[in-house]
Amino acid sequence: MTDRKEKILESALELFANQGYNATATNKIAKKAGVSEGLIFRHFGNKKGLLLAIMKEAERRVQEIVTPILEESSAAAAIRKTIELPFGVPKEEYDFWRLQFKIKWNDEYDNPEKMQPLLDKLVWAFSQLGFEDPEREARLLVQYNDTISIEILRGKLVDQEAFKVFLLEKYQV
Amino acid sequence: MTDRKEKILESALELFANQGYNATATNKIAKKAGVSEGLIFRHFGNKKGLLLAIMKEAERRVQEIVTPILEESSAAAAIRKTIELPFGVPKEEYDFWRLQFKIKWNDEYDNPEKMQPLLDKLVWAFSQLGFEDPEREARLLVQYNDTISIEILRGKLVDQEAFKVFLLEKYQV
DNA sequence: GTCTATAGGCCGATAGAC
DNA sequence: GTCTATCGGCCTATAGAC
Repeated sequence: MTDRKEKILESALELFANQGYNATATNKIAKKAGVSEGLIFRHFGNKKGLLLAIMKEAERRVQEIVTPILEESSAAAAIRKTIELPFGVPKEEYDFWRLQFKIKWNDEYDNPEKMQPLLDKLVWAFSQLGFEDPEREARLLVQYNDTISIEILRGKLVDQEAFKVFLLEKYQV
Repeated sequence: MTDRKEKILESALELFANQGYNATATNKIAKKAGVSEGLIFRHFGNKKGLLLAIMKEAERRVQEIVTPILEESSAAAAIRKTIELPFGVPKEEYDFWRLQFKIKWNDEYDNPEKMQPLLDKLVWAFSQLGFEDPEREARLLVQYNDTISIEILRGKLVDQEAFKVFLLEKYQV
């Protein structure tokens, strides 16, 4: 991966996240990256290819984040770590993750099976803890996580620490 | 409101909802509506004006839906009705509401203060029912409604009725 | 690998007739 | 109110030199 290619990815990410994919012209990306517009097409074939390269990276990061939960042997700890997930995102990555949600909401690229392992793990955890409807509890928690993530990524959740405690107590983990 | 003008609105709504605002060309709207492209600009000034006309209608419908909750004198009933909100959307209106969420995501147009009255009402309701942190409960529920709405509007929530019951029992309302 | 120059198409918007 | 015709601009993508 050359410096220029990486710079293009960075610039595209920031612009896509803040203005949307369609609304971002390739010449703006080139300008921000300090490269020629043609180079984008050399490296990524077309504009969509640029987006796909970013999505590939996202898939990697999701797996990286979820793995420790999947390997958790304690049910309560698995739930706790899941709840803590949205609160642990570094500020530098906000653009990156906000873009993921934007794309997820605008469909096409949404593949829910990516989340299936986590879902399965949570069903197991809630089942272990004696919840009445572990399958729906698991889905609810994942949905809660989406809800909270969006608020955080948009900078709308000012009392993050307190909210995290609130949720952990709600689930008593 | 002439027939043609209304037809334009309908067609634009359907295309915007399914393909996004930017991705929908005015000539496609015209073709679908069976009118000339120029007529769109006669009636709505520009493409944005067309979107705004649709948004105006949305604001009306939101108020229409929320009012009964605000007027509810029972705390439990207010929460119950709020939870039931996403489950009560008629199938014919899915396109319409999906567009609203798409726009809300894509920027600018999101004005949270529109939801403040509902939020206040829920804080009151959770407080009445003795919840420990009514303010955060209210925020979580309002935000969560967005998340569950999106799932429903995309046809991803297959067991709607069961999930609604699950939520109502969870909140004991 | 990178740049410059430019093609080619689509899109929003306008003008003017009916 | 509605249509046809058309323009100017922007945007993606390619060609070719270095």
